[in-house]
Amino acid sequence: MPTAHQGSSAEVAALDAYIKLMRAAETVTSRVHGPLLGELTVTQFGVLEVLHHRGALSAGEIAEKVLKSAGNLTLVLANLERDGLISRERDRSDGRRWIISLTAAGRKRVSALFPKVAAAITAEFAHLSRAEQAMLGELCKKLGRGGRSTSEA
Amino acid sequence: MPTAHQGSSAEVAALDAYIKLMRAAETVTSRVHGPLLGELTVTQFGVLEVLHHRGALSAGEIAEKVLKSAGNLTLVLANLERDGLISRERDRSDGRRWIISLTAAGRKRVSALFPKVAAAITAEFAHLSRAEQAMLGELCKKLGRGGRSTSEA
DNA sequence: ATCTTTTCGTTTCATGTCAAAGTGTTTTTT
DNA sequence: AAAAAACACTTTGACATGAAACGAAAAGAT
Repeated sequence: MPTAHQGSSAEVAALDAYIKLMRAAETVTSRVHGPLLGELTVTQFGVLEVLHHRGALSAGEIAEKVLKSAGNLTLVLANLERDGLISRERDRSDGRRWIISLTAAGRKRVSALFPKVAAAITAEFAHLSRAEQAMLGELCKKLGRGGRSTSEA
Repeated sequence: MPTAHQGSSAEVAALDAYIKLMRAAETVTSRVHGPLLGELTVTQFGVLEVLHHRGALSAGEIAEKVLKSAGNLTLVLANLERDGLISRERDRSDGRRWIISLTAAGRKRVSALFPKVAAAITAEFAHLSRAEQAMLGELCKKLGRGGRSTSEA
């Protein structure tokens, strides 16, 4: 029998919460993936969604919003452009920047898909009461803001 | 101004909880990644960890535990084998199966790394009280088990 | 003005990821 | 036992992912 690391009780509690958090995130993600199948990847949808929600952004701003590396975004944007869903334009005031915006096709695609994805997420979270959802959100937020300054609300 | 999808309040609540869950999971994952950097990928560590914890398993069993596809596992196991951390052996009672076990080097590696990863996770979850960690775990568990039978404890 | 540093994005490299099709093995049918 | 179905894993193809090195543009230093 393999001997496990002898953890403190604080460690055991944290690891237990950790794996449950990870599994929940992965399970929900995989279910949400359903409506997108054959249409877009999850990341592609995320990029279109953020553009739809906030309007044109630079590549770096998008990377920050969707929590992906810059190098990664380059490829995702290239694929979206190839498929005619976004367009790029050099920022005239800063020649290093690309301004990314949705094309008409991109807007149409994200508009059609968003309700389906939202419905899938809502169905997933229907296992929790409204109060539980709020509590979960609160705990996740508190968890995530480690190392941040207190300037955020 | 882009017009957002007009969601019901249940939808808004669910989406809000959803993005907080995802961001928390991603943030924690990226911080946990630190101790592994240059040593192993997160998935590789996950595979070694499950083998360390439960002993030798078939490829399919590992895939199930770490929530990855079979095709994916093939590659991850190949890389781990190349690095001398695991060994494969045909199951004599079922010629389709591979039995995967840790090598001495694999055991050593995971033993050295596990405490560091556990400490990183513990530090991350220290932002929450013990009761909050338990609550978060409970909510995640409840969220994840949608569509499951009630046979599980 | 020139040099240096910083910043934005791209490229490269190694790995991970899934879906779908394929290969060989075992089990089930008939 | 031969055929069919189910199963465990592999292969392939397209895409995602991060780190690190790189190129170009902007900002700062002198």
